[in-house]
Amino acid sequence: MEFTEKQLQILEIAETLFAAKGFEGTSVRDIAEKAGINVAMISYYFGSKEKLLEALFKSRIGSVQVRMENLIKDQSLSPLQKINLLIDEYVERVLQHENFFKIMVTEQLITKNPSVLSSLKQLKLRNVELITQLIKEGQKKNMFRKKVDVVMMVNTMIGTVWQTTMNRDFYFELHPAPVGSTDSANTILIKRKLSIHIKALFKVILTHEA
Amino acid sequence: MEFTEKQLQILEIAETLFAAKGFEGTSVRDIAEKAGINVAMISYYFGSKEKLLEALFKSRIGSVQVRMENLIKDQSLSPLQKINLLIDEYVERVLQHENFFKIMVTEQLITKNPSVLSSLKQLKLRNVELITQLIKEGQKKNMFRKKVDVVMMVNTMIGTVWQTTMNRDFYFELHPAPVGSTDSANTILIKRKLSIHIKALFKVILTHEA
Amino acid sequence: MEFTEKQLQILEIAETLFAAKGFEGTSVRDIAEKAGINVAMISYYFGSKEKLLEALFKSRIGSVQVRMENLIKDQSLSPLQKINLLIDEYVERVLQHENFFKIMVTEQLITKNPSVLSSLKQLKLRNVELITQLIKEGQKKNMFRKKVDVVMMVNTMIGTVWQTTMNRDFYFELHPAPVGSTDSANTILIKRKLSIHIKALFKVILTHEA
Amino acid sequence: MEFTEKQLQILEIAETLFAAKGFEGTSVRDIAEKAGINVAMISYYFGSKEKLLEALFKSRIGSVQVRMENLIKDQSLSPLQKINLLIDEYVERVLQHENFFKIMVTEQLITKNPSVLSSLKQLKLRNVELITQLIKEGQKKNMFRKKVDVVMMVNTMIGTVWQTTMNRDFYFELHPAPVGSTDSANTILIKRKLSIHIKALFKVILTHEA
DNA sequence: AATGAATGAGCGTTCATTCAT
DNA sequence: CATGAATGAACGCTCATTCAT
Repeated sequence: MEFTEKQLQILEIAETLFAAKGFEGTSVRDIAEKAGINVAMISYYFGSKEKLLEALFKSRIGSVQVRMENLIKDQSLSPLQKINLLIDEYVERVLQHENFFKIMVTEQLITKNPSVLSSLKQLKLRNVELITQLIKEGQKKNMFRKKVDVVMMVNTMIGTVWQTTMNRDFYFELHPAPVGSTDSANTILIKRKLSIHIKALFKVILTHEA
Repeated sequence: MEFTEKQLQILEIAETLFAAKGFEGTSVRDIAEKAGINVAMISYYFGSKEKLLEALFKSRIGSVQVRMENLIKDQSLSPLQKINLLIDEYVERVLQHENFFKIMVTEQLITKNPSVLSSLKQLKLRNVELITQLIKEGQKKNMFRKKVDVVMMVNTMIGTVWQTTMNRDFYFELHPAPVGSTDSANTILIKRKLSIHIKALFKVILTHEA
Repeated sequence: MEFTEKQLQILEIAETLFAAKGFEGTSVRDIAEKAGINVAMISYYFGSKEKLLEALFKSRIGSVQVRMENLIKDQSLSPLQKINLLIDEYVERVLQHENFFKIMVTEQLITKNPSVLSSLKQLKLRNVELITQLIKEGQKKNMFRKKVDVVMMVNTMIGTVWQTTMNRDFYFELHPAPVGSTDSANTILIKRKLSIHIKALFKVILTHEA
Repeated sequence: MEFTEKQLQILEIAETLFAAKGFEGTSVRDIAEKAGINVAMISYYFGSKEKLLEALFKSRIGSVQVRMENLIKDQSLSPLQKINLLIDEYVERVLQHENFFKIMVTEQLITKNPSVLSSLKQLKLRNVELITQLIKEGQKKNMFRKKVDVVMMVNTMIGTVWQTTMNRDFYFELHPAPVGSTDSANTILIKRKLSIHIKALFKVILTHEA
C-alpha cells in the first residue's frame, strides 16, 4: 500500500481522468500523456489498468478511515454533537475529494473487480458500524429514540451529499450566486447548506423532535 | 419518438447491458448478440451506438413525465397528501426502472452527449417545478413553513432512493430477510421502508413537526 | 445493350458520382439516394455494382463509335481535312463527356474487370485503326510522310486532351478568363485551343512542315 | 519529412498497392500483410491511411524537385538543349516511378485531401515556371518564337508520356518487340521513342521548324 | 416489378499490454 | 530501471448484396 512519488502522481492524474470520462472512457494513453510518461509505465508500475484502479481505491479509502475513528472516542462530546461532527466530517471529505467520489459512485454500479468491490463494502460497513456505535451510545443515555434504521439514515446522508454535489451546477442555475463569487466560495456555501440540512434531518430521525 | 417492435426490443436489451457494464463497457456486438440480431442492425435502426443511448433516454424519460403531471391537479387531496403520493410515485418509478436509473446516474456524471444532457436537465427542472408548485400551494394554505429549500429537498429524496436501491444487497446482508423470501418481496419491503422514511423526512422539512 | 428509362437515369447518376469520387469511393447507397430509388434496385437492375460499371462502359462507348466511322468514307475531303475533323470530333466528344472520360482514365489503371478492359481495348484499337486508315490514304496520295508512328500520334492527341481538360482549373488560374465569363464559354475556349494546338502538331508529324 | 527505414518500406509497399488497386481499393490490412507487419502499425507510423498517402506524396515529390532546378542554371547549354534535357529528365523520372505516377494521376481526379492537392499544385506550378523561364531565355536570344503557350506545351509533354506509359502493353501488342526481349529493354525503347517524339514536337512549337 | 429489412464480411482505428533493449 | 516499438484483439461502423413479401 506504499506508493512511490511517481506512482502517486499517476494516481492523481488517473483520478481526474476517471472522474471526467469514466474508467472505460479513459485510455492508458490519456493518463500516460498527461503524466508525461511512457504508456508502458502504467503496466510497469501497477500491473494493469485494472490494478491501477484498485490501487486508487486502496490509496484513497485507506487515507480516509483514520480521522473518523478518533471522533467516537472523544468523551467530552455528547452523542448528538458527535453525530453532527461526523456529518461535517463526511460532507467535508466528499467535497474535498469530489473526483474520487464520482469514481466510487460509478464503479460501484458497474465494476466486477473483486478488489474494488471489497474495498467499497468494507468502507460502507465501517460507516454503518461507526454510526451504530454512536447511536447506541445516545440510546443508552436516553437521548435517542429506540428504533432507528441506521442503514436508511446513512443512505440519506450519503445520497443527499452525492445528489447535491453532483448537481451543484444545476443548483446554482436555480439559485444564482452573487456575481463574481468564486468556485471555492460556492463550495463553502454548499457545504454549509448540506451540513445544516442533514443535521436537521438526523435530529428528527434520532430524537423525533423537529 | 415512435419505435418499432424490434427497436423497443433492442432498447430493452441495451438498457440491461448498459446498466450492468456501463455504456462504454458495452459493445454493439454484445447488444446484437443478446438481441439475436446482426451487429449492423444497431446502426441500421438507430444510426449509431451513441444515438441508441439518446433513443433510450428519450423513450424512457418521455414515458415517465405524464403520470406526475395529473397528480398536482387533483383538487380532492391536501398538499401533504399530494407530496406523499408524489414520493410513492417516485419510489415506485425508480424501483420499477432500476436499470435505466443506473444508466442515468452514471451517464449524468460522464457523458458529454448534448442530447442526453438536455434530456436530463429538462427532467430535473420539471421535478423541481412540480414540487415547488405543490409546496407553494401548501404555503398558501398555511400548512407548510415559509422557508423551504426545494432543491435540497429533492436532492434528499432522489439521493436516498438512489443510495438505497443501489445498495439493496448490502442492506439485506445487514438485515437478512426471512429465508426463502423472494426478490420481489424484498423490493416491496424496500419500497415501503423508503416511502415511510422519506415521508417522515419531508413532513419535518415542510411542517417542522416530527 | 438496351436500357430502360430507369436504368439510363441510374447510369447517368452513377457516372457523375464515379467521376467525382471514384468507383470504390462511391457506394450504391450514394447512387440509390441520389436517384431516389431503393438500394436494392442497383443489384436488381444491373446485377451488381461491378456490372453497373460494365453497363456504363458499354452504353457510353457504344454510342460514340458510330459518328467516326462515317467520317472516313467521305470522298469530298482531303486526308488532312479528315484528320482535322477527327481531332475536332475527339476534342468535342471528350469535353462533352468529361465525366465518363474521367472514369475511363482511372478505371483503365485500376480495374481488373475483364468486361471493362475489353471495352477499353476495343475502343483503343478502333481509334488506331481509323487513324491508320486515314494516314495510309494520305500516304498513297503522297501528302503524308512515309514513316509515321500512329500509336505515338494517338497518344499525343489523347494525352494532351486529357491533361488539358483535367487541369482546366489550373489553366484558368494562370490565364484568367475575362471576369464574368461563363463556364461554357471557357469550355469553348479550351476546345478551340486544343483543336488548333493538336492540328498544328499533327500537321508537322504527318507532313514535316510547320 | 524524414522517414525511418520501416516507414520507407511501408511507403514502398503502399505505393505498389495503391498503383495496382487504387487508394480506396487498397486496405490497410493489404499493406500490413505485404509488409509483414501488424495492421496497427500503419496508424502507429503514419497516423492514418489518409496520412500515409500524404506522406507518400511528400516523400516522392520532394525527392524529385531538386535535379531539375540545377539544369536551368547551366550556362554551357543552349535553350533548346536545356529543353531537350528537361524532356529526357521528365521521361526518365516518370518511367522510373511509374507506380507513383499512376497514383498521382488517379488521386488528382478524385481526392479531396487538401495536403495532396496542394502538393500536386505546387509541383505543377514549378513545372510551368521552370519551362517558362527556359523559353524566355530562348526568346531573348531570338531562338524561340514569341508566342508560346507554355501550359499547352507542358500538357502535351505530360499527357503524351502518361498515355504512352499507361498503354505500354497495348503498344507492344501492335508493335511486337523481338522475341525474348526483356521488360527493361522495352522500357528503354519506350523512353527513346518518347524522347524523340516529344523533342520533335517541342522543336516545332518553339521554332516553327519541323 | 419493386421494396425494406436484414445479413456477413470487411473497413480504418484504438485498445491494453508485452517485450527486447 | 525505464522505454519505444510492436502486437493481437476488439472497437463502431459501412459495405454490397440477398430475400421474403
